[in-house]
Amino acid sequence: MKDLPKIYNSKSFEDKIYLKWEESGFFNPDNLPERNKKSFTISLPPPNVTGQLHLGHAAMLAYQDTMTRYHRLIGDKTLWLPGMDHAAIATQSVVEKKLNKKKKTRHDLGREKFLKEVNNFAEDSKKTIRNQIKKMGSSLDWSREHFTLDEDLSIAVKTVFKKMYDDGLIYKGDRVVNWCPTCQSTLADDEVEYVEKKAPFYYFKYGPVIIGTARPETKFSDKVIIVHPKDKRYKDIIGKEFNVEWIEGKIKAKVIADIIADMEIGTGAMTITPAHSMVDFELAQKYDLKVEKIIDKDGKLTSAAGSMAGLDVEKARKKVVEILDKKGLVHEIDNNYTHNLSICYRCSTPIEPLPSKQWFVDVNKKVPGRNKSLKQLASEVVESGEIKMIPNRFNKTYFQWMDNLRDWCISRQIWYGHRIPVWYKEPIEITYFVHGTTPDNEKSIATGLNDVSLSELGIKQSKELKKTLKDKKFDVIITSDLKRATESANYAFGKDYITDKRLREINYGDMTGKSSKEVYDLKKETINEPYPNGESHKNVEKRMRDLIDDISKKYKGKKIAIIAHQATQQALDVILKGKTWKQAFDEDWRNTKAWQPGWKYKIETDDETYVGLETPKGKDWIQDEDTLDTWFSSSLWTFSTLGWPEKTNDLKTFHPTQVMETGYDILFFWVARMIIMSTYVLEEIPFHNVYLHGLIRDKEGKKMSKSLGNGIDPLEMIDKYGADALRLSMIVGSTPGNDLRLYEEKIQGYRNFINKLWNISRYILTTVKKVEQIKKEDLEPQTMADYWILNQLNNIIDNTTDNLENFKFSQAGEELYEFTWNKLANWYIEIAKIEGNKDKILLYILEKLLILWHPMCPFISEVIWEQFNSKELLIISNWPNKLKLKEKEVKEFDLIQEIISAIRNARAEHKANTKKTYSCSISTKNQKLIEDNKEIIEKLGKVKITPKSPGIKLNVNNVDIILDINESPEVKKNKEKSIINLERYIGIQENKLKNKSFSKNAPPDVILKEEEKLKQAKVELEKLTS
RNA sequence: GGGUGUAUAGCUCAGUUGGUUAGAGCGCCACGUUGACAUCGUGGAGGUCAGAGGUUCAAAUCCUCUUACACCCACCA
Repeated sequence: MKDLPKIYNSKSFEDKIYLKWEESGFFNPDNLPERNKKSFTISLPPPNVTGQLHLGHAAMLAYQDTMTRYHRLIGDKTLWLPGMDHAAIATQSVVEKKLNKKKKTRHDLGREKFLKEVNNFAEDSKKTIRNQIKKMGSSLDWSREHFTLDEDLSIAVKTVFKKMYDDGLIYKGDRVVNWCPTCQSTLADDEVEYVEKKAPFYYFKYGPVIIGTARPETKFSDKVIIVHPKDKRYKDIIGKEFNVEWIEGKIKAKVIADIIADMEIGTGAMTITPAHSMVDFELAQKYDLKVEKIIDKDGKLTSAAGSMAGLDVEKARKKVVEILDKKGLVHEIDNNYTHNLSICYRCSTPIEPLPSKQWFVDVNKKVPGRNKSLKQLASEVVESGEIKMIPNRFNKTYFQWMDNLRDWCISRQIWYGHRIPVWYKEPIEITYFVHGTTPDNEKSIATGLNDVSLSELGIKQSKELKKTLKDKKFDVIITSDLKRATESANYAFGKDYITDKRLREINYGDMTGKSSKEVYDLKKETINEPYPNGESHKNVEKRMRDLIDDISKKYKGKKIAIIAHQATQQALDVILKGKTWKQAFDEDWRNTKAWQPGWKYKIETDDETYVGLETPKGKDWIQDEDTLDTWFSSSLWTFSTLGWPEKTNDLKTFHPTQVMETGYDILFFWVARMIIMSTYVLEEIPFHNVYLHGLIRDKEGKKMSKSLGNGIDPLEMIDKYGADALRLSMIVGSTPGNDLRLYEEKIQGYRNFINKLWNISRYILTTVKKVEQIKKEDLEPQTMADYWILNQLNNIIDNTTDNLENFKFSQAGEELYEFTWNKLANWYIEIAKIEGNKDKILLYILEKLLILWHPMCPFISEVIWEQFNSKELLIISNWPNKLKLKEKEVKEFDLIQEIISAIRNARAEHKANTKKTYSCSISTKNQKLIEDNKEIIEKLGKVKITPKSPGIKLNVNNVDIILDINESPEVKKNKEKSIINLERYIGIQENKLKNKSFSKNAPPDVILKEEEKLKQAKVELEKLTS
């Protein structure tokens, strides 16, 4: 006799049991007893290290653990591999938010310190999550745990990047990104929020058409009109060029026909602004148009905006409209237009779409040697059925997405993540000095090519320059070959300089020697046209470009000093800083009265890049500042965690994995990318099956979230009801791909079941003479009920196996639940109390039942299992097999149950006294059957069987029952109702069977079945009416 | 605009390839229960399977359309 508490207290067992499992080492497949050669692997979708476990995680853990435990029980070499994801953007922004509270930004800390901070946070978060995962009972092999930012995964990431780069599948290109001028950072699409805002919508006259826009300030360099090729209104102007009066005077505009133009919207004609709209950018690439930035990173207008350069967006908009209005080009202003404004999720600043350099994975280019693109490779494996999606309908979604897939932008302007393994030669730094003062300068005469020496003042200035430059070192010093430059260089830097003719001052031609004022007045006119018999500023720009080209080839990563003249310095402003000549004149250093600021210029040397695993040798290399998209590293998850690129045993044994179980919401983000990467890198699929679960919602069907306050905390639920109950509440009643509503009462319900299971076990274990494991040879079933229940056990073994093999977890749970509570507890145990002497069968069933339940309810099953004092743990016991039984006895017992139910039913309906035992007669062809089960019927039906009894007549399956109770008037009504129903049904059946096309077309077994149904109904009707 | 799903009892959901007089759990109602379990037992009521058409001998199930809701993608000059 055992002594067990009445109520199962999950809290007092779960942690201990988990520890026992962990200590056994059986979560690690290397320690499992060898039974099958077959392996079974699931890679845990790594939770983000941003914080806490939520119900979605809990559900995913429940499904995966169910599969894992089942496969361990059937003897597979089973691995469930845990890990976590660094979730770059999400994690970084959590830490940044914390910093913001202290009024700091990441830039205040610097890259290194900030990363330290993030890493600390991630480590803490990992610990929390790990514990939470364990609370769910997850049988994960912790010895193989990985983090997407681990050193070995980093090697995998870099190796793949290099492979793709070498295969020409990764390239650097321009793309319009979401830029927040306040945060000074790009935003991912999901970081952009939308607000509806009323803003004026303008219609302008633009040459032959009228265009609409909400953003006039971006329209400076629009030179292309797009209309729909089928638009009759514009048929005549397609392909033509027009001189259009526009913001800064006349420009030439070309008309192009493209179906992208929507005839319905506005006037059906539009101009395009390549640099500030994603769509326009693509159009620009299609038609090879110039991409000119109008707005800079600070949200101000660039030099391309001419006179409005430097203004911020809002002001510029007003001004542009003003100008156009003055020119009579405003057609209409719609002040009631609601604009869908995109803003930054952090600071709510309107987002500026800006072009910038990003890294891309080319999904359409053929992979060398395979003659197929990444896209094609990834589509094929699903098309062929090599990868199976559950539910199947996601195939469609997958193909649709794949077909429309564009190149994958993999670079992110954040710090936390895998740094892009690309190195550039350091940029060339130019510090520019103008030569010291000459006598000409003092007289304010234009010197030009006249080769004059420095004045006293000039010499002094140069010597002073030397002092201020004491600490600075330059690799190369280049000067103009005119004396005033070389002399300055000599004083300031010594003799080690190179001269270059291209650095000479502009040739003023006939204006040489004239007063500076006269020359100044001519300046703007000499941008494109030369001074009389002299040179144009464009020409200076040309020779300077030439020089810069040479420098950038020769002096990569060097620091260079240039000593030359005024016009050449302005040319550098134009070439390297993107100024217009006009701006360069306006911002002349002479106007500021500053002497020798030492202008700084940078020449980027992108063309020389190195891609590899480590920093290349040599001093001048610097690594790309950007990091990789999180999904780049997680797309390698199934194999990078198994040791790839090494050809490890693990990789051979456990890859491809069997199942990828995850939410349908990340089918694209993650699942699709894993397929792309695995088929490309390993030339094999990452997994055979994709099981997609739905989202967990609250009772009203709303998404659970902290802000709504409708979230259920899984830990709290485990604390209150136990992990097993929580698991069941998410397994039963959920189907793949469909959302699941969860609420506390539901979990409570399954807690009740767990307690029921506990009490079934308690009853069996405390009433049997000896608790032991029973071999099937020793079973000795005797009565009909014994055969029946063992047969039911056979069925449930079959069905559970089938259900789990086919991912029908809900079904498995439901059927087992029914077997346990109804068949076993409510019928068989009650019968066992009557018939007695069933120790062996009860113990046998209990043992098998625990194994069957174990995948879904690991804790309680293991706790009860301990009572058997078995040498081995339940987690590695053997999945049960069916028994061989005599079929004959089994079916007849159903009839006994029906008789009992009919009696119970009649008692309840007629409101008979439940305490009283009534007399009852039962007559059937097989009277022996009744005799054999007399006691069961009497006790469970609370009747006394006599040969002849008065009372009401009942009938089940040709068995006549007369029960000695008084008929209640309500039942008469029910009876009438039943008669009407039956008559109607009989009518339907008869018509069906008479119908010739039915007998012609329906399969014979169906016809037989229908005939049988009709017969039954007729018999029943007869009993009711007699 | 393109796509995908969902709609079945008061609630939450099952319902394989068409062959049901349409199921479960919870809730509700009635009756009961001093020993495995009140976290229990027995029984019951409750449904035009969203609507309309069609295919078929036969439709909750297949097709078309409509309605409502949810989600994904694209776009918003």
